[in-house]
Amino acid sequence: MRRGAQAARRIRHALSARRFVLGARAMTEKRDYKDTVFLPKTDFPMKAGLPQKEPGILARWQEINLYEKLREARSGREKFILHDGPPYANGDMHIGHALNHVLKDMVVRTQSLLGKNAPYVPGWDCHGLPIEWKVEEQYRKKKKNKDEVPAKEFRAECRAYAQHWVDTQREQLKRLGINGDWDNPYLTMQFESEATIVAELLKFATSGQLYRGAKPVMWSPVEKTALAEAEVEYEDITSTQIDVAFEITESPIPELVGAHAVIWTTTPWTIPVNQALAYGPDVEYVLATIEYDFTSSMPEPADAIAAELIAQIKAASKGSRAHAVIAADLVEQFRSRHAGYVQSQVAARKMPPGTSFSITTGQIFKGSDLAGTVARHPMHKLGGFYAAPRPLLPGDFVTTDSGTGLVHMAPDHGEDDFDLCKAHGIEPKFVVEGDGKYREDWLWLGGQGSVINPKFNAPDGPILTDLKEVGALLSASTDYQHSYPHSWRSKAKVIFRCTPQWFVPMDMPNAVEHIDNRAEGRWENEGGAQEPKLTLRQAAMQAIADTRFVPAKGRNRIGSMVEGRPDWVLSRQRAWGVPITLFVDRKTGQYLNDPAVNARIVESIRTHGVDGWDEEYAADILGPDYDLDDYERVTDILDVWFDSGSTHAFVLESGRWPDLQWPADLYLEGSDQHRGWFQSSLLESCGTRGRAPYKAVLTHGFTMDGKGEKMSKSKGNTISPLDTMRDFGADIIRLWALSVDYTEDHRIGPEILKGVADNYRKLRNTFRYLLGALDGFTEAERLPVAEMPELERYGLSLLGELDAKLKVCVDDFDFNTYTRALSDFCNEDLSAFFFDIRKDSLYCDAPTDTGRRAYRTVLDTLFHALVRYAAPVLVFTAEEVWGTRYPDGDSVHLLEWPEVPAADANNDRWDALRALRERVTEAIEPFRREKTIRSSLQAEVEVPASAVPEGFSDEDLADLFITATVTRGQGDGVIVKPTDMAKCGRCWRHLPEVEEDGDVCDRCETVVEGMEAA
RNA sequence: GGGCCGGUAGCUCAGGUGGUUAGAGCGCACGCCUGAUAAGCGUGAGGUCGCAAGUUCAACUCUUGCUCGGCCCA
Repeated sequence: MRRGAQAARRIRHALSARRFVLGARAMTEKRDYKDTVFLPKTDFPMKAGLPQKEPGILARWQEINLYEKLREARSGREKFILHDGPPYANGDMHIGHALNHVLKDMVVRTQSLLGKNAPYVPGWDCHGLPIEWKVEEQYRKKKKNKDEVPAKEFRAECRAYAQHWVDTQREQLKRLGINGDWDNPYLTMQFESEATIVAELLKFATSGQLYRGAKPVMWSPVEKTALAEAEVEYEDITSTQIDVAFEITESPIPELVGAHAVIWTTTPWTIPVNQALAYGPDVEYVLATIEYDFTSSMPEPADAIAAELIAQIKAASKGSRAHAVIAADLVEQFRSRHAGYVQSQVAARKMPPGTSFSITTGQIFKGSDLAGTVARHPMHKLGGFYAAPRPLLPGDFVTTDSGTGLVHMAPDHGEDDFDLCKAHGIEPKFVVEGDGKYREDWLWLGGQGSVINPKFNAPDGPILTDLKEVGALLSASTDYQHSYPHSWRSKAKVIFRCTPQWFVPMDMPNAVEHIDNRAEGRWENEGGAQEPKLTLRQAAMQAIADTRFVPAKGRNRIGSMVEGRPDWVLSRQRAWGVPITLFVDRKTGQYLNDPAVNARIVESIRTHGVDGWDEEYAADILGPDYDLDDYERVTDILDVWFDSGSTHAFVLESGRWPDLQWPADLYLEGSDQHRGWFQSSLLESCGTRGRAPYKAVLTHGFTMDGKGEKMSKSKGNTISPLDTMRDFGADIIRLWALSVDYTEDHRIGPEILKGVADNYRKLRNTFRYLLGALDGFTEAERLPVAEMPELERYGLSLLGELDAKLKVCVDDFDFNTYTRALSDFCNEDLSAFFFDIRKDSLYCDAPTDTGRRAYRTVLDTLFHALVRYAAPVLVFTAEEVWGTRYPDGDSVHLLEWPEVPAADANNDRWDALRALRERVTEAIEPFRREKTIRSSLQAEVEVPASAVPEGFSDEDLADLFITATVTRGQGDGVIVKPTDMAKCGRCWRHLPEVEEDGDVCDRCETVVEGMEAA
């Protein structure tokens, strides 16, 4: 494969006159041939200076309107729709946003590179509590009271606040190089969006998939409002703890009748709302006997009369025993609490001095044996609510960590309580009002409270006084320390309190028919076999089965969540959000379901935004057929998850972005969205359309610090993408995001970024070399593949392999393999092998030499392929590379996936050759160590003939190994010796025809002559 | 506390259904080159495969427990 002139070169020329002159000159001053060597030439700088350069490139994209240009270029093509999940419009972009958007951008750009029309419409989530908070915070600074601000005005300020962060984040994401429809994003607070969200809600209403129920929520009696989990902080407090006896009236275990179930609680105020007791089915319980002795400290009788008296007292106290049911493991704890209580009663002179008691344990039984047991409330004598039986119910949440192993249930005031009671048909009673007082009409303690007042719950407070009086109080002490939720704002204690809420039922068989995600049109094909209507849960589970999950474990995750989730609570008692636009009939409690009214509702929202549901419009919306006085206008707003769950409707389906279509090909978010957006979108869409709004779901893990730990401001281990862009450039963050395994949690830190930067430099230098080596390349120089030396064809074949690999990576969204394959190719196949070997040809062969032309043709092919492969990753650098070669050309990002010419090469043969090459470099190494050989060009090498793949000549091998000569021997080893041949002054090869005084070889002589003639 | 996920060289990652001395690239060290030069080439040193038991002739690969970390929930 070496040039045909090879052999001829080995024949020494007779000295030409010219050669004589050269030689003579060399005798005195060696000629420097550097200016006759074709070194790479380019303006493309080695140092990137990305932070300075990127903004300019960004400005150019804006100027040429790259996004629109790309839409035009791909119009009519097959579509790929990535639907953007809306980040919350609050705060600066953080590293999680950066990763997420880089992944999205990579997907969109690679799909576009494949020729598809892949639009990207970014969006923001704009309603909700955190924004309300911030606006309230601003109020507080200005000493303004939120309650005095008209709702409309308050919402306007929330809107302005959200818009500010939308604008901020938009600029930050643009800076990251994310290509999208930035001038026309979707916002959940756009009137169009709000109208569609309401329309979607009304679809649920129309199909009957809404009901009003109750649920315990965190409630602040001080602020008289429900709180979200995030508005609550936990603080250590000391509470009253009490043990209360509930007398058992019925039980399958006869011994238990008449005994007392003992419960323990730290919220005495919930006892008046008690409706049941809970036991742990697997907990071991014991029937204990508590026996009192009031006489132990009685004085010795002084006379017969005293003796008689004492005998009477003893007789009277004989029956002072009680039977109690307690978890076996907790008897001792109970004993000590009770002892403390008895002591305090004695001290208070409520019990005789010296009163003592003993507890003996009797029959042991399992919790599950308690099924069917019924107790009664200590205040049962009050009748009414208190006369009803209190069943013992099995609760998995019951533990023996503390208390008595029996838990009193107030469904109004605890989630476990609520769920367990609901499962047994026991409904909350709404006894505690918003201000923390019991209802006026309540039988026991009506109108009293507030329930969070420690005095109210104290041993001498009204509740415990009454319990004591009926003999139900077994202990009370004000010494229980625990952490308890407080309002973040008022710092006051909060309570769990049931309030009416709107729900979407998961298990009502009323959802629309399920549509298979994978095979649209299946219905027609299967001959009209109508499947039964499914529940929302069933439809969602089927949709999950129909969806592609990347990575596959996502299916499990969301599946188990949907399988077990409770009904969807839609309502929030808040101001900044989309209203639940229902009119409820005051008589029947049913919400109005009139298409004409619904249409007017949607229209009002479209015109006025969320203000369109305000009271002032109600009568007009309701219209002449109804009397507003007959209806309650619901004032709750929607869970923001319903907003984002509806984005598919107002973004993909609305027609506002003609390039989009429903359903999306892909949703791509962090793994926390299994509970969030993936699920809300799934439920919303299954409830209204019978299938998921996506065909595939891709999830990524979270970004940790360099040690694998969560980032937090307090730990000071956060990495800001804004800082990183400023210091390193957006391309570095992008390369980082696409180098890590996003399917798991992954890391970022100074060391990792340094590694990424190293990797970047290698890619950049590869492009720099290509640009330099291709200096002056024209179409005329191009050589057909068939005429190329085998090494060039092998190079193309390697490129073909890379190409195929990258395509698989794109299909699999496997970007870490993508960037690695790209880097490895540049390092191993190009820099250390192909480029190194062909350095001689590029530098020293004549420009017209076919071998050099072949090489440069391949370099050109490599350039066009690599710049495209790199473009979705290093969006700025690829543009810089492209612009350097084609200053007047269009953007690199308009290009499509490269055509890689088919090149046949027997790669097994080449693998063997490269293995032998490694053995050769290894064998030369000792000589380099002892400085006998410096450059490998000084080595004469003998290799085992058997190790040489067929078809390579000795000259080929010398070229490939970059040595002076290669010969074959019969031995097993590689033998190296320094060459005696002189070094060509131009190409530095050691060749037999070169004179000792350092003149040039025949090839170089011809080339130089050619140059000087020109 | 519960559900799910993960822990392979300094870094980023490979290691079908268990089978010889656990791999790659980068980084690092050393050397070469000084005509890709804050670049290029070569060689080399780095790992108790989170820990501990167990199953097996054999475990990074299977089981259990623990530990560390993460997400979601309580």
